[in-house]
Order: sequence, then structure tokens, then C-alpha cells
Amino acid sequence: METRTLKQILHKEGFRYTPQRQMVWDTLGKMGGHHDCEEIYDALREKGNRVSRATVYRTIEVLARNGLLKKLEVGDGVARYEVRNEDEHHDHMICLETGDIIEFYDKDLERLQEEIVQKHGYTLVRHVHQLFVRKKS
Amino acid sequence: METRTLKQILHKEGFRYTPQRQMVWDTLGKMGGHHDCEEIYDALREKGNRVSRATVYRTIEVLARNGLLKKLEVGDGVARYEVRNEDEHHDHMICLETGDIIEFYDKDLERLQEEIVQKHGYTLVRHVHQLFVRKKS
DNA sequence: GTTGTTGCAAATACTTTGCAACTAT
DNA sequence: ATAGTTGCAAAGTATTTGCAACAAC
Repeated sequence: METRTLKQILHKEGFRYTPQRQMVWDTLGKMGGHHDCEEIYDALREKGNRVSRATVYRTIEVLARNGLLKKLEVGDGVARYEVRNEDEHHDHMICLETGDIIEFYDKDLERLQEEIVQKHGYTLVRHVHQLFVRKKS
Repeated sequence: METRTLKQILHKEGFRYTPQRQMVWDTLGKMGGHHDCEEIYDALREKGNRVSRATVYRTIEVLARNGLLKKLEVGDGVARYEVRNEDEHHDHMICLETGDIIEFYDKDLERLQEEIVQKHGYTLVRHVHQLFVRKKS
């Protein structure tokens, strides 16, 4: 149940701990939800932090590579990120009317996917499951 | 069991029937599988057809909008397209080692998705389900 | 003849990269 | 001191768009 600090995690992976990385991480944590780099960049600048877009992109990449963030691509050409919660996996439901992104998890669904993949002689590494929906009329 | 020609379909939707659109459609049909615009463009030029990239992009868009093509985005920033088969739906399994795209369909999975969406008060419009896999070792 | 379509090149949108200055270790 | 990181602007990649010439209806 050890909660490592960002500094510890970065060091363990051979990366350096910098104020910019901490800022990006903190901001993402405070924002919650799913955000693209531009939003993160704007949020940082608004709070008076001096960071470059390039650093945001690079930091996001480092954080995602180390499992701290989860990348979400909805198909509009913009990558969004969310803080990854170790012990909680979920997929997304995207409302076509409002753009809302709703998280969901279904045990049976997860199991079924594994079975399908196994049946084909593969091992499941990760998956993307997005349900594009509309409010029930 | 009426198989409409591309010409008929386009006309019905208020679009014009042009040799370029027919070429793109034919090429996609002959190629089979999943291809991005550049591949379609190249295939066309190799066969001596004079088409512009812009027309390929625009034609693909028209065909996809009218349900003739299915767009597939794997997360590498390139949209791929495949000829849509009216009465056959499938999802994709992407091999991380070889890049192979395997199609699969599972009835239970489809049903389960519907249930989940309903449970949240929505209607399922479409979905993206991609399983990123690795050959069983 | 009208209006949609094409081709070209320029523009766009998001993301990546080269490089010199800088900073964590 | 060394090697990774930053910021900037420039480059990249995939895709879209303005517009004049053109072709479908």
C-alpha cells in the first residue's frame, strides 16, 4: 500500500525529477477527468506556471509510458489523458450529443474479451472499448 | 437482395457519380482489408489513374458517410478504411508484434454492450472495440 | 446552364524534433 | 562535471480547404 511520490517513480525509471513534471502531474490530478495537452497547457499557464507546450507533450509521454496516465483517443484527432488508478480499470461511453465521457466497467465484458483473444491464440495486452451513445429518447 | 451500383447509391444521396469516385471504390474493393488514404492513393496512381490526394480523402469521406466504408482508427494517427459489409459486423484484434488486424465477432459481447448502455439510460449508436494482442508465448 | 467536383497548393491541427541554454544529480 | 530536460521555433504528419477550371446532370 505504498504511495510513491512522483519523484520516486521518476528516479526509479531513470528519469529526472523536474518542477515542470511535477506541475503537469499536479495539474492533471487537480483537473480530474480527461484532458488534451492544450487544456493541460492552458491550465498551467493560467495558474502562472511557465511551461512550454513541448514540455507538456514530453511530460505526458513520460507519465503515460510509466503507467501514471492513460491515453484516450476518441477519434477526433486529439489525444486525451487521465490519471490512471492502479486498481480500477474502466472503459468509456461517449455521448454524441453532449460530448460527455462516462466511465464504465463490466466484469463479464472483461472476461469475455480474454476468452475471445485466447481462442485466437493470442494474449490480451490492452484494449480500447468505446461506446458512442445517445440519450434515450 | 438488390445490389445497387455505386452510381445509384450516389444519386440517391444527391451526389454526383464521377469516374474518380468509381475508381476509389473499385480499388478499395480489389484491395480488400484495411487501408489508409495514402495506400489507396498509391494504388490508384500505380494503376495509372490520375487522381489527387484531396479527391481520395473527399471520396472516402463521402463513401464512409453513406455507409459504404467503415473507418478504423488504431491509435497511430492514421485512419484506415474497409468496405462495409451490410450484414456482417465485426471488431478488431490488432497484433502488437506484426501489426496484423484480425476481425472477430462475438454475439454475447454485442449483447452485453447493449445492456450496459441501456443500464446507463443511453442508446448505443456505434462502438469501437479493439483488442491489442500478442502471440501466445 | 447550374451546381457539384476536381486538382493544386496553401492552410490547418496536433504533435514531434533540433539545438543551444539550462538544471538535476 | 555529466547527461537529461527545457523552451523556442521549425519541421512533420495526416487531413482539410479555397478557388479556378471542369464535368455531371
